[in-house]
This record gives sequence, C-alpha cells and structure tokens, in this order.
Amino acid sequence: MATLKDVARLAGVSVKTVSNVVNGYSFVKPDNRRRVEEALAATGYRPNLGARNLRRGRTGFIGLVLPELSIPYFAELAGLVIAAAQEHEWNVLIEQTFGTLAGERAALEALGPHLVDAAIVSPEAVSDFQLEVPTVLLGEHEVDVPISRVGIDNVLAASTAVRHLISLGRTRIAAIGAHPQRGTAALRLEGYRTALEVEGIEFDPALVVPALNYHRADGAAAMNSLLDLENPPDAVFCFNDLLAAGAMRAAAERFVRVPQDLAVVGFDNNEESAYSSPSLTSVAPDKGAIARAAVDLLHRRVGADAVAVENVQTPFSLRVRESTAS
Amino acid sequence: MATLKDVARLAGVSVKTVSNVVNGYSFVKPDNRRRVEEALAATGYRPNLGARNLRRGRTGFIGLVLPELSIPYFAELAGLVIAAAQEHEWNVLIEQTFGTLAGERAALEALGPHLVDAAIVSPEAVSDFQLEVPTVLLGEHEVDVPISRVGIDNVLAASTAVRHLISLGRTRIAAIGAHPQRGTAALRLEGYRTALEVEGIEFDPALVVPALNYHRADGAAAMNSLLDLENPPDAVFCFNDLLAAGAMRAAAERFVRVPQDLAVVGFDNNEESAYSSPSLTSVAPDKGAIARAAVDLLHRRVGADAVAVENVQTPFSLRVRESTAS
DNA sequence: CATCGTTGTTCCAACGATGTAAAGACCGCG
DNA sequence: CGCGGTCTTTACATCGTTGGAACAACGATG
Repeated sequence: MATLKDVARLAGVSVKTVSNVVNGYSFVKPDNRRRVEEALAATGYRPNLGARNLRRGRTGFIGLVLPELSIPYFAELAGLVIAAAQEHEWNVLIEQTFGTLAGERAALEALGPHLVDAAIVSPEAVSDFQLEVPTVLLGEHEVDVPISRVGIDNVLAASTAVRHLISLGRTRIAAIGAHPQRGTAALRLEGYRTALEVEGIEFDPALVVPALNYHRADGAAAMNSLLDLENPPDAVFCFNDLLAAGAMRAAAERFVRVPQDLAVVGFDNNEESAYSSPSLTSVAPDKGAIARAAVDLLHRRVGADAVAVENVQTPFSLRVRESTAS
Repeated sequence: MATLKDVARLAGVSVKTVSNVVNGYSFVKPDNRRRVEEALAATGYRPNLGARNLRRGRTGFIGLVLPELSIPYFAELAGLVIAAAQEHEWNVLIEQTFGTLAGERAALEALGPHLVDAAIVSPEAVSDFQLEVPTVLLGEHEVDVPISRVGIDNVLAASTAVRHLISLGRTRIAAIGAHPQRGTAALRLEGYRTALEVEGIEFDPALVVPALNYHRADGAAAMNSLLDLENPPDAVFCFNDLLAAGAMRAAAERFVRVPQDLAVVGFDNNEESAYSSPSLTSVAPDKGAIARAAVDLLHRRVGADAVAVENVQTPFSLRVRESTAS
C-alpha cells in the first residue's frame, strides 16, 4: 500500500507537496505537478482514510440507525441513503435495533463522534437521547430532546388514505397498527379519526387493533381478530404495507374477497405491494426525498456551530390499486 | 471528546497505563487499575477508532458488495452479515452495484485496504478481479481469479425444485431467469435440465425464458411470453422469488389459476413469499449460515499469511407452499 | 548484601495524513 | 544592486493510539 512518503520519494519532492497536489492546492509548479501525478498513477496511491480523518477530525462516516434491514421499507430507504451519502463522500454505517429499547440504546451508544460524523435515526422506543453528533430523526416518534426531523405529514397522509376508503362507500373502516409508544402510530391513528369525523362516520374503538410489531404476522393476527367480530369491517387501513400483506393473507385464508368484501389500504408503498394479488393501494412517501433531505440536512449541520432544529416535510401520494377498486 | 491523555491526567498515571487497562493488559496494580477505571467512567472515554486502527494497521470495517438493498434477498442477507460481523467487532460498509459492470468495478475500486480489512462480494458482471484485501464471493458467478466462495449447491437445489414440480405430475415445466453471463443462472439451468433428464422429460428450449434483471417486472414479462405460447407450460421454475412474484402476478391478470393451471416454484425464500396469495413454494438457502460462514472465513483469513481458497457449501431446503399444492 | 527475575510503569517512536510557519526561489521596481 | 512582494516548497508538529524498550520497584535467592 503506497503512502504519501512513497509517492514523494518517487517524484523527488516533499511529502507535503504531494499532499498539496492530492488536495488540489493551486500553487504547485506545473513541472512538479506533472511528476507528482505520474508518481501517483504509478504507485496507485489511495489516501489512508483513517489517517486523514484522524488529522482532520472527521470520520467520513454517517450512521443509519433503523429497526431491521429485512423490513422492505427500511431496506429501500437504506439503499437511497447510501446513494445520497455518496454525493457528499460519506460512507454509511448501518445499525439494526430490531425495534427494541435495548437495541436502540446500544446502537446510539455505539455511534459516537469517534465513529461517525453524524447520524440518521429511525427511533421506535427510546425517548431520552444523549447526542454527541448532529442527528436527524426519521418519522414522528416523540423524544424529549429537540432534534431535527424529516418525514411526511402522517396525519394528513392517514386521513387521505381513510377518506379514500370512505369515498368507495365503505363505512365500517378498521385500523391495524395502533401502538402505545410509537409516535408515528399515534399520528396515523389521529389521521384515521380525523377522516371519520370529517366524513361523519362514528368512531368505533372495536375496529382499532393494535400491533406490537409491524410484521406480516402481526397484520394477519389483527385481521383474524377483526374477522371474528360480530360485525366485521368492510375496509381496513393498515399502518404499513407489511401489516396489510398479512391482513390480505388472512382474509384470503378465510375466503373474504379483497376488494369486494374488504377494501385494504397500506402505508409505505413497498415495491412488493404493486405485485401482490390483489395489488395493494398504499400511501407512498417519497423515499428518495426523505433520504436526500436527511443527508443534506446533516451535511449542512456538520461543521456549523449553530444547532438549529429543522423540520423537513417531504411529499407523499396515494397509489390506488386493486385492493380498493370499486 | 475525552482522549487517553485526559483520562491519564485525571487518574494520575501515564497514557500507556490507561491504554493497558483499556486493552486488558494483566500487569496493572489493582490500585491504579481502580483509579483508571474510575477516570474512564468519569470521562466517558471511548477509543478513537481511526487512531487505533491507524496504529494497528486495521480499519475495523468489512465491505459488503451487493446489487441492491431493495432486493429482499440482499436486504435480508445484509442484515445477517451485519449481525455476524458484530461478533468480530467489525462494522459493515455496504456498496450497491445495481448489477452493472461499472457499478461493480466502482465498488471494488472503492474498497481498498485503506478502507476495509476484507470484503464480501456478490458479483453478477465482473470477471476480472484485482483484489487487495481478503475476499469471499457469494453465489456462483464465475471469475478468472481463484477466490473463496460461500453458497449453496445451486445445481442440486434447482433440480430438487424441478423434481418437486414433476412429482406433482406436471410435464411442461418452464424456467424463468436464464442469463448469458450469470454463473448462478447457468447452474440453476443445469439443475433444471438434470431434473428433466432424470425424470425422463424432454427438454423444450421454448420453455426457457431469459431475464435480464431479476426484478418482479422481468418475471411478469417472461410469464406473459410463456402464456402466449401455443402450448403453454403447466409449471414454472423461477430463478428467484421476485421473478416468481412477477410471474404469479401475470398469471393472475390472465386468469390462469395457481396452482391448478400452473404450479410455481421460486428461489431464495423471501419473507414475502410466505404471505403472497397463493403462498410461494421456494428453495430456501440458509441465509444465516451464509452470512456467518462468509464473515468467519474472512476473520480466519485476515492476518493469516497463507492465501488458501476455501469453498463452503451451506445447506438449503425446499419450502413447499400453496403455489405447488396438488 | 549483591544479584536476579518478576512486576509495574513510563518514555519515545510510529501509524499516514495535514496545518502552520518559515525558508527559498523568483519577479519587478526604484 | 537591493528591496519588497508573490509564488513554491519544505520541515516540523500534531491528531489519538499502541508497540517496544527502558527503567524502577519489589521480593526472593544464595
């Protein structure tokens, strides 16, 4: 592995001159610059990032803390964050929390200034933060500390989804995904209730089903409990697409037809949702916009002395598919 | 940010003694050890990884090169690799190639010894490697250089899947996913042909459909072309679950019933495949075993002088579900 | 009591890069 | 020819850590 020293020796100049060339410093004699560039090419020099960052006081990494890569929403998002980070010459370090308090604490603990320049965190459990690097939160989970956020208007998005169901003529509309701690769940529930109220449909607490995790199995379990009701729903709003996938699966197993007997809306617009049978209507956040906004915000923040709190709202849309065909 | 120096000053000992305590060196007077530990706790000291790795000649990272995180198989695998890497105190750096030659070259170019200690690569296009760090390949894509590999027996797995279809009494069995360059595709095709031969079914080239990418859309397109045949298949073996998802979607759109009119088998056993309607029979590689084997292999390799080539074969199973119910 | 080996601690150099300051080269101008 | 000013290059210190050598303290040994 060639170092600056090797290149310098080969080019017959000092180490610093090579460093200057590498970093695009203007005042280098054309003749020397040429010799250095030849030596760089000849040795295949690549800067040692550890050393460079040690000297510069940066690490060149940002942390991305999320529940689990096997959840499609977070996998898609992670891919987009990696792409966005590349624009700023950042590498991304992914930490999985599995949605647990202990996991989130461990991940946040691990991401000090010694490891990352900044962090993007998608919290589900922690509320007390002890931050050492610029951080931006994804989603709406509430925490005690003022931190910048990026996300969509969950209340509006949820109410849009539910009003879409109502526009189909459905009146017994269930919600799957209530959660005692998650802020995002609370907001989506609020949007659900708002939509019912606006449209003059009475709120029935029996139609709101909690989900401890947001996996497919939870959606299936919730759907089964709804179908066991004396007066089952004719539509269901699921707080993410995995819950919806589970719900549709459970409905199919019980020969409940979607959308005829039961209209279903999801949230997140996972790629798979366009290909399920029936395909799933879903709230589609602009994931690319979220990733870019988060990374750009951190990029502005790093090195800045002011610690302003920004809230970025990214756009969303409703993708109407077969699961809510009329 | 506290450094060793700060801790040393606080504890009234030399920097090296603190370093010794941090690194678990035995010969430290109990009294000093106690004082150092108190000082460590008081300052909340965390080692600067850049500096440590600079000194040690390590980086503390391994690279994971894969096509795309939005492909569920790779997302799930990435999550497992991250978990496995943690056991060895490694952080994982993910590079996406999007399956292109240029992307793979760029990713491999970026992962020198200055950035990672080792790399796990899932290649689809490159064949000429220029490796600077210990590397292990996932899958069976052929390359010119001898490198260690981890993966399943693709021929056996594919033939197992196809023989399962034959055992259902199907005779016109199609294959979706042939690809001119991908080694894995060649092996799965070989397994397909082997199974036909063993079971005495004539090979019909019209039933083998290529797929340039392995996304859902490609599976749908391939399925449509198969259904346009004069004599369409009664079963189809898809080289991954995404192709199968697309195929099932296309079948549903044309009112072809799965499994009655068409049995479908996929490959990879994505989590979503258990929840589709109908649920998808799929070859299930043990992804956890793959991740662990790859990381462990690299861990043995790093620091070793011998450059032996190992080939690790991990187990797989066939998950039979509704798409091949009889 | 001199010697020795074992413990425990410190000092110094080094990993590879960059910021700073200062020295050297070179120019035009009076 | 000497001066000041602009380029251009260099030596040196430094980031935080660890390896190695040197040194100091200690009890045990003959």
